[in-house]
Amino acid sequence: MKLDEAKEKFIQAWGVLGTSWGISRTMAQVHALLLVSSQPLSAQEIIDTLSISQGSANMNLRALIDWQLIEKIVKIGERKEYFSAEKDMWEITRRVMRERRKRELEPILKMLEDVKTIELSEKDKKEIETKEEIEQKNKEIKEFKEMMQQIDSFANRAEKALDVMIKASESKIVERFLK
Amino acid sequence: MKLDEAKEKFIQAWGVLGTSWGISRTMAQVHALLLVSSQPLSAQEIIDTLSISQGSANMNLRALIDWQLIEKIVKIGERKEYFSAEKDMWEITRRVMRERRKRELEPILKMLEDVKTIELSEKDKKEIETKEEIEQKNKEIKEFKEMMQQIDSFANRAEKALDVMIKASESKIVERFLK
DNA sequence: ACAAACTTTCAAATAAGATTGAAATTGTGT
DNA sequence: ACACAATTTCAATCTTATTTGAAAGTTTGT
Repeated sequence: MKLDEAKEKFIQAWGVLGTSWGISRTMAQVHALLLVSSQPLSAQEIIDTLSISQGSANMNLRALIDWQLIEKIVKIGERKEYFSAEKDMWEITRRVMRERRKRELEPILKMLEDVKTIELSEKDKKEIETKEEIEQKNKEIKEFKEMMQQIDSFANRAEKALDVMIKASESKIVERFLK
Repeated sequence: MKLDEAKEKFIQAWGVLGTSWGISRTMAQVHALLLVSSQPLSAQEIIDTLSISQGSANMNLRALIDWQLIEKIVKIGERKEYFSAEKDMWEITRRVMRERRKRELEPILKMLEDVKTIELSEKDKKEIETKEEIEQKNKEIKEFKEMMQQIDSFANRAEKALDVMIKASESKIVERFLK
């Protein structure tokens, strides 16, 4: 099998995998293409190779830059912009971890802020209830608060753990040890 | 704010978060509802509370069981099936990790199997090329192989690391230490 | 064996998300 | 200031994933 076929196979596969990683097929394909290109590519080259539109190329390239998975390269004396992917898997992983922490963990913490500040009390009850009903209600309130507390402390720990992992993996010593 | 409002807020938020975790909105909402229910719920109760169809309820409940995030409960003397969520965040995390490893990591390894078995050689060339071109081609082949190798060893390490984390978190000692 | 209660299936409808393509905008050299 | 190349935007369109709802299937008690 020739190099170009292998590259194409890789791009296809990376595109499929991307979808299960919450990344759109095209974004993953653009990333894959840049991962296996030995030199930076222009937007036009990407458009031609993957048969996508200018608009899509632009959008996906911007998103990849946002994730810090690729960067713009400007060649002196040239007007076109070129794009080049970070090729170190450790660096890629760190950047994906950072981005996902931002997108996935922070919203949880924010949501819990909201839910936790509300005052849960049985005082609002309008109806006369039996002792059993009131106790059941109190039990439910307690359980709900515990669940929220559990999620909150979990999310906080996860955030700290991620921090540690990211920082640790940045250390040359740890990296060498793992490699 | 009353308990039911708080629960609803949580369910809504969990649903939104689910989408960025590659879980459908409804599946996440069903999960959230069961997380904050102090007793198991029947399919009908879930359908009514979330205003979803029977079909959707059935499908999403099945998926959650598949992920081992909820389980069926049969009450003696009752025909209906009830559903109850695992409520320990550590257990939830382990199960999600297992499921995601299966879905996300294994396909990568499988794809690399394919790409790596192909023989990359410059022998197929039909055209006469300059020495420089041949050298460039060889360099590209080398780089491509290195990239594949990097991804492969990364994926393997990630799989092992996940294993270690899952196993470690199952240990009561580590769990207590982290808590 | 039947009816009632409940669950599952699946083709069609819907909703959510991604892509296109044409037009607008930006930047560069003359 | 103009022309040209490149980039960006965005409403319309297309794709894909999810949900629905009605019908079929299952299980249980009589």
